[in-house]
Amino acid sequence: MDVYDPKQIEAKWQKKWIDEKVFAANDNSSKPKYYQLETFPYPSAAGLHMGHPKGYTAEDIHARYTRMGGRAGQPKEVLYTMGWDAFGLPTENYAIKVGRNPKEITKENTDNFRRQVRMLGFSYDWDREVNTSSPDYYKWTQWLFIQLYKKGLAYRAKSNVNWCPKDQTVLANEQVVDGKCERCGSVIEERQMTQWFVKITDYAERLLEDLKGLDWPSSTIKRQEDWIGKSEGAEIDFPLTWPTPKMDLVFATNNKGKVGRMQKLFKAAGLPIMLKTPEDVGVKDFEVVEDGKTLAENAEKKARSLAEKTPLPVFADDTGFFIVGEEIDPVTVKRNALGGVDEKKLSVEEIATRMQSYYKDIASRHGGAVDAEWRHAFCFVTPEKIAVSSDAVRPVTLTAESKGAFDPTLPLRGMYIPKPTGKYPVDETEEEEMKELQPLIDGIKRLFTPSIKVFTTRPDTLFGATYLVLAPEHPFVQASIMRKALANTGDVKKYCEAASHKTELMRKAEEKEKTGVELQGVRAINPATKEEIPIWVADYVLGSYGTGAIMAVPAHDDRDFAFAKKFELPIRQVVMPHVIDPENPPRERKQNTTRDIIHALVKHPKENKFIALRSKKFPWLIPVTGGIEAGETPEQAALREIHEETGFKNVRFVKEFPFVIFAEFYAGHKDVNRAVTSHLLLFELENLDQDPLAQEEQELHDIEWLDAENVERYAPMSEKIFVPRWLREGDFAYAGEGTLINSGDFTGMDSEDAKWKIAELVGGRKKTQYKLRDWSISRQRYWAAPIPMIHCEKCGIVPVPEDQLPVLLPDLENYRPQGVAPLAGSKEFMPVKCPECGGAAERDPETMDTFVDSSWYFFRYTDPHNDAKIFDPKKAKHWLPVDLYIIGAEHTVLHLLYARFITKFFHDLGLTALTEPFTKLRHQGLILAHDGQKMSKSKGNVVNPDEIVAEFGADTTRMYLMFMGAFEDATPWSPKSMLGVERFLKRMWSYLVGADEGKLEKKTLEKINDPNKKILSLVHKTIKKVGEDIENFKFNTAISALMILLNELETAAPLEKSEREMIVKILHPFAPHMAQEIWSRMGHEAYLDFEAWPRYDEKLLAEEKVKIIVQVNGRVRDAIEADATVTEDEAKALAFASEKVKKAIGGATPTKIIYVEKKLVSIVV
RNA sequence: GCUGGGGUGGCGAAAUGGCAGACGCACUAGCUUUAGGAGCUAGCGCCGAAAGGCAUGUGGGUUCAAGUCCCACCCCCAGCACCA
Repeated sequence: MDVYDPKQIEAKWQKKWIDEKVFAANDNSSKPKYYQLETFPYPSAAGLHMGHPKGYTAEDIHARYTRMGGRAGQPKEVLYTMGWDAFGLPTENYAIKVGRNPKEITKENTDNFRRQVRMLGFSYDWDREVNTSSPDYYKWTQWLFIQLYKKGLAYRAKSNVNWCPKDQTVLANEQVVDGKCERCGSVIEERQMTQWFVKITDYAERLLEDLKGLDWPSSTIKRQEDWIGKSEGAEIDFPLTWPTPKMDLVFATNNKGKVGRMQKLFKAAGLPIMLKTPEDVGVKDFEVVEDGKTLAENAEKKARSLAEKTPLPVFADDTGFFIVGEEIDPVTVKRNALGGVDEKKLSVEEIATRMQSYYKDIASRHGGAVDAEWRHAFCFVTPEKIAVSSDAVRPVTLTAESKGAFDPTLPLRGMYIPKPTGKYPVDETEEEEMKELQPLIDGIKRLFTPSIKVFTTRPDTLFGATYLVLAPEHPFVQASIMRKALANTGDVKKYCEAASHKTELMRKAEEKEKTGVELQGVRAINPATKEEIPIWVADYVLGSYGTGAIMAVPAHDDRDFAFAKKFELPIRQVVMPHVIDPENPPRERKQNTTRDIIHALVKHPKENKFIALRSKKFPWLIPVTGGIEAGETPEQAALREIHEETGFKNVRFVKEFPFVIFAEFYAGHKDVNRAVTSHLLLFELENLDQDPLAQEEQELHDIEWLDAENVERYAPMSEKIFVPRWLREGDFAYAGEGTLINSGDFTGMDSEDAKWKIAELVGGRKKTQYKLRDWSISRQRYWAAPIPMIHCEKCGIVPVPEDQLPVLLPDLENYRPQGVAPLAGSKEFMPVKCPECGGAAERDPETMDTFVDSSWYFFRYTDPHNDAKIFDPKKAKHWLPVDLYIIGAEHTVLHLLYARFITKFFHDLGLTALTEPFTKLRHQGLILAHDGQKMSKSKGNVVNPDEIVAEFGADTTRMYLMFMGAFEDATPWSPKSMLGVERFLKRMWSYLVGADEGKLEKKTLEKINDPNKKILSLVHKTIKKVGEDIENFKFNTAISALMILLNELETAAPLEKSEREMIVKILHPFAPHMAQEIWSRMGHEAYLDFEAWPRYDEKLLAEEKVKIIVQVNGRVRDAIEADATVTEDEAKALAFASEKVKKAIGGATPTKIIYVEKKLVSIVV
């Protein structure tokens, strides 16, 4: 018999699998499809790390098991693939360091990764390999971007980025550690840059909602939910003590009609604003060249431009026209209408006629009507240069009946001014216009009229709002500084500037110590209590969330509580925790009584102990307790009770618990139900001097001392719940629900019930907020897909026509980051003709976040070679959704969120009916170094898969990876433990090959001690167990079941060949090379992957004998063997017959006997 | 701080509320041997000579019975981090 030689057999089968395309997935198979996906790796220079093969082995086991049909007996056509997420920064940085081209390095790395995964024998369909850095892949990544842009989901905006001054580049958040550059250690600055964003926030609700029903780890679903961060609450206005200023405003337009109409609208909105034209303020020939990027940018540009020339605030608008459902944007509309003729050469009438016929043409092609969107953008700039802008969208319909004129005064977005016979943009009613303007008017109101809008999820606590806090970026704060409107403008300005210099990461790194400054000279009015309350600015309130302003309810919010304590702001409780004593709940038909009471914790003068009164009649321990009498303060009542009940004379009041508690219970000593409002006070004895106690007190209870650690032994519920924490941590806020107090008409209501009623009372509006922000995708680096956009002086931003994709990433001499994207310096790359006007234009030099590449790769696997489409919807429909996705836990938020988003976007494009791409998701646990630490190059504790496979072979490596622990848990690598798995495989080989050749090794034959041993039952049990365990990802126990089986096989009579074949089959997913080799030696030509998974025989699973455990008083005393047919009475009789049991019972009479079928007899005496 | 997941022999780990430590590593003793990280046999949580007792982070509780369920706390890992 040959010895087990993994090197030889593994190489042999790996070659056959690949050469014969054994695992090619057939698009037209009659078998049911099964799509397995695993994270395609980032091919780093370091090569595969051990974490990859752990997840991949699990997938491979599952894939092979699924091809064989598994326990269900249904063989499936498995799509199982490999590819490379090959763009990215590490390769680029490495290339810079060694002075080579990232493309070459990527080629080397992917070749190395491919060799490594092949050496482990994974059953991939290699014909479907993809590579995100290859032009035939990123062509479609760019196409995807253009579709996002066309749907209005990709836009440019200014945002704050992490800037490393030394490396001259923007860094991702992950590359910033403690506010410093991960590579060079420089302190990171925050810079504002204009960047591309993808509007993932439009999909927030769907991304949240569709998580329901996915077979994903619950923690992953939770983290997605948290990341999206939906909160439902209310927006509430807090009026200010400042009057609305009357003011004049310049409207940046020469169109007098427009000015008049706008004036009417402001009036209707109740703004005391007088509109002026540029002429009115002495600005003649006001004109702005409209080369802005978006309507909002244009409007802002106009407003700012005029603002330079007048001391008055300036208002500007801009309009544009977008056809929905046509592959054109406003610029294209005009270009097509003009048919390539230079606009300047045509008369206004001619342009109007052409535009008109173009619209008619579109309209007729759509059956006489075109749905379109009318977009307005508005901007308002104060003399202090504060800008408020807004976009508004309204659907309109064009019909073939259009007539009208072209307005040449708006050269870029020149509008066709129709004489309405159909439904046209200018058919706008005042009401519609008001609606569109509302966000802007709100903005202006926020700036100039006296109220602050806050967002809160707890309107029920409104009566407890004792101050407001605004973020430093809040427009009201900024406006107040600019107008020097505060008594302490200087301080506020200083505070805000300091805050703005901290990057977000620096704020995170800082201590949680609250800072802030009061805005002196203005106060807000709590709309519920009508009280004037102070307004503070503090950076614990974020400008980017909600309205940038909060109502602070210190009694019921930890952060507000900490702030109020620090700055000595008033704290008012409005919610009482409502506790019902579960051991002593109110009883029916007993009298209900209410009382205001005190509980006094009285501390020993020297030790950390408290007085406890032990009742002589009832089994309880209570602190000093009593009612508050009329005219008494809680403190007075407590002092009186302490003296009455304990006699101690020298008592010092320390403090009162920050909130009162509402408790309900049955008061046994009075036989009534009590509902008490309980005040908790802390006292300390100066000394132990005592007056004699009254006789009646002495009869009621004894005085004991209770250690501080044991205060939860006090009987009242309020003490059990709150006092231990109070003594440990000091005062805290109560953030839970309860019964309202100090809340006007709402006092006594349940806080949850009162929530919306209180919001309604003060005119609050329901509002849903999300934490999710738009996806920033611009990168100022080289090794990634270029953003397929063109910047034209004349036409603005124009997408690259789809037939010109891909925009190839050029080879550069120098791709070192220099503060701007490296491509910006390329004389070959940058210049391009504008696809709109044919004039000179420039490409966008920035590249896309590599998360865009990986957000859609699982679609491409279904149709990887399509060069006409991103994928064939029919093929995607056949294979998707992904039935099983194994992915590292580090990807639980971003990649999954983006992939889900893009899937929904494809759905909206009509490319797929799918709304969720990944049906079942699992994470592999980390592999740690042998010391339990994370593996890392710097620690020098990395295990190299090449070395392991060279030493032990692929099958042993795979088996060990699966055996080392639970699949989803992190487990340390243990080189010695591999030996156990290796021994197992060697023994398995000797047993199966030896038996097959009819010459089991002598030693094995010698071991056979019982030729009649019933081994077949175990074979079948193992088949069942292994199948179940694979399905449940319990690979470790599946392997241990195989080990148990082998242990027994080696001491049993030899099996029949058909029985041994079953063992080869269930071994196959784990050790496919060895199993296939043995299979072939057994005389089979076929691949095991397409053999049926063995079926177990139910009849053989049944045991003949059962072991019954006998317990006496909960202790195991004996284990008796019985026939599997044993009845309850027989089992009990056997139990009582046992000598050990007799001894344990010792003649006592059993009071209770519990029988668990065929398992246990439990006797209680 | 919040949210998850954990804490079981010397180690990796098993265990639908029903014999805690399956399986494997390491270790001990013995056998065998072509002397090696080989193979085989037996042992292997702790205390105890044994009977027996004690053991699943700590302390309480529910139960005939708790690693498993409930309450409080401690520690470790991961993620999030002032989101109103």
